[in-house]
Formats: sequence, C-alpha cells, structure tokens
Amino acid sequence: MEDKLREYEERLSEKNFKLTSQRRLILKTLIENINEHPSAEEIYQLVRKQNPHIGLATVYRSLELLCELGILHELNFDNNCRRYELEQGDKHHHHLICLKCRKIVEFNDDMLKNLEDHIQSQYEFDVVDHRIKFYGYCADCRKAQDK
Amino acid sequence: MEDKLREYEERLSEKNFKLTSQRRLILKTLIENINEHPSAEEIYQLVRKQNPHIGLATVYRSLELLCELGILHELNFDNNCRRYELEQGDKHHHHLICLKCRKIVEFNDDMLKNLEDHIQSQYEFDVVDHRIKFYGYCADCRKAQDK
DNA sequence: TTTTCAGTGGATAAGCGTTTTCAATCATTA
DNA sequence: TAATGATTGAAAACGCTTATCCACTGAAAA
Repeated sequence: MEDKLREYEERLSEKNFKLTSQRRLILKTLIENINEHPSAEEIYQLVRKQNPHIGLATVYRSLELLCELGILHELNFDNNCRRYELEQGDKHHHHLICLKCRKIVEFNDDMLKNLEDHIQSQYEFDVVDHRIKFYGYCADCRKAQDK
Repeated sequence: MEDKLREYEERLSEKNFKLTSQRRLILKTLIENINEHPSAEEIYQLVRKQNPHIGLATVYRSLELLCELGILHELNFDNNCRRYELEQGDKHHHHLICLKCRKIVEFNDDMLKNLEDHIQSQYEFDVVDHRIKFYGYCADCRKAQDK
C-alpha cells in the first residue's frame, strides 16, 4: 500500500502535482477497492467515511487528474455514470459483465494480437488500444437460475 | 426503404405499437444515415428539417422504444452522449474509432467465437453478446500525419 | 519576516444530456 | 358521437459532471 502510494506520489510530482491528503485518501480508497470499479459517487461516499469534509468536486478533480496521468482508467459500462479502475501494469485485461447481477469479472487475454494485426493490414487502421466487453451471465447467476 | 419501413411497422405492431408519422420519420432518417451512428441530438436536428414541430422528447422516446424492440442498438463511444445504429441482421460487426478525427469505421469479425468458447469454459461465464472497440488512427489521418 | 503567487480545496451554481410530467391531440372502439 | 387509451410537444425535473468563486496553504522572492 505505502509502496504504491509512494509510486503515485512520484508520478504526480513528475508533473508538478502534489500528493495532498485528499488525493492520498482517494488513492488509498481506490487501492482498497481495486476490484470494485467504483463510480465517482461511490468513491465520494467511501472517502467521506474517513474525511467527512472532503468535497465532491475534489473527488471529480482528483479522478480527472489521475486519469490524465494514466494512474487511473475511466470505464464505461452503463450509460449513466463513469467507473474507474487503477492502472495495473501492462496486463491487458477486459471485462465480463453479468447482465443479471451487474457484477464485473476481469479476464486477461493475449489472443487479440492477431486480430489487431489483421485490422492493421486490412483496414489500414493503426490500432493503439482496444476495449472489449463481454455480456452474459456469471457463474453465480447461472447456478441460481438452475435451482 | 419502403420495404424496411414496412418490416419495422410489423415489428412495432407485434408489440402493439404504431408506426406514427414521427416514428416513421425517425426511422427514415436512421436508414438514410445508416453509416453515421448519430446521437439523439443529431437525429433531432435531421428530423426537424422535415418536421420542425417534432419534439426532442419524442425523439428520445422513439429511440428508447426502437432499442427495446431490437430495431436499434445503443452505442457508447464517448462518455457524454449515446449514439445509435440500426440493427443489421445478424452480422456481428464492431468499431474502429479514430482518436484523431473521431471517425468510426465498422469491421466484421468471426474471429471471436474461439475466445467466447474459451471464456465460457474458463470463467463459467455464459457469453451472450460482446462489444469491441479498437482505438487508433484511420488511414486518412495516418496519411495526413505523413505529410 | 513579510509579501507574493501558484496550486489546491470546498461550496455552490451552472451545464448538458436525458427522463419525467402533464395537458392536448389523435386514433380506435363502443 | 362519446369514451378510452396511446402518443405527442413543451417544459420542468433529474443526475452526473464541470465551472466558478473565494479562501487557504505552502513555498519562493523581496
């Protein structure tokens, strides 16, 4: 935890930003909830438990800054709010979204390199990133359905 | 055009909805701009050229209804608005999104069936749909950059 | 030390896309 | 014709996000 925070502090200071107490708390919350893909509002609620004086605007500003620095990624699962996840090295992972319980499962893949190469030559499209979402039913919901 | 409209009328009436003049005009506009992936606002502006009295709420309501009937698909390229495309048979296609000019190129694929099967067994996740977006630079922007 | 100044944060208003409300209209049926 | 229900348009409300305002902080300059 402290290691990660020090790393983030360095990445902030490279661009002359400071790891203020608010940013520290937001990052801490993101680390602690790394599998949750929380929305801004959810982060705000979590952060307020530890510092009730923090403002919603600060949360939004911090998330924006962290995204610009590449520390955080913005996700887009449903249409009415943005969700966030910490950057996790260069492991390319994508999401399985359960249509019933809305749970989000991550999965890693290396199978798409070929497809990228194909697109590159076929469409003259220079691929720099991709986002894949699979929709379906997770193990839990499938079991519940069988009952 | 008229063929398609008749087909849509049938699909509406199956669920006891009517092809009103507003819905007809919206569908007509969607057919005419089938490669544009227009947003609700853009559809509204297009539709108003032919019927200046149509309301924005009607456009939103019609788009919602057409999505529910599967005639239309909601897309999610940028965060601040939804875009729409007519359902086009069972051709599974995805999108290449140019980061420079924001142009959206469609591409078809059959290469993902294997990946779905893999996910199915590995994660016990029952995949029913997937959405893939590749981000990069289109042929035009690549050429412009070379100059 | 005092002053200055950029960076930051909190409260709140504003912005923007979307949804809801409500009265009016239209089509269909009795 | 009267009644009923679906649909519409205008405007208000809504929810998430961004911008504005002013106060505070902490470091550099005078």
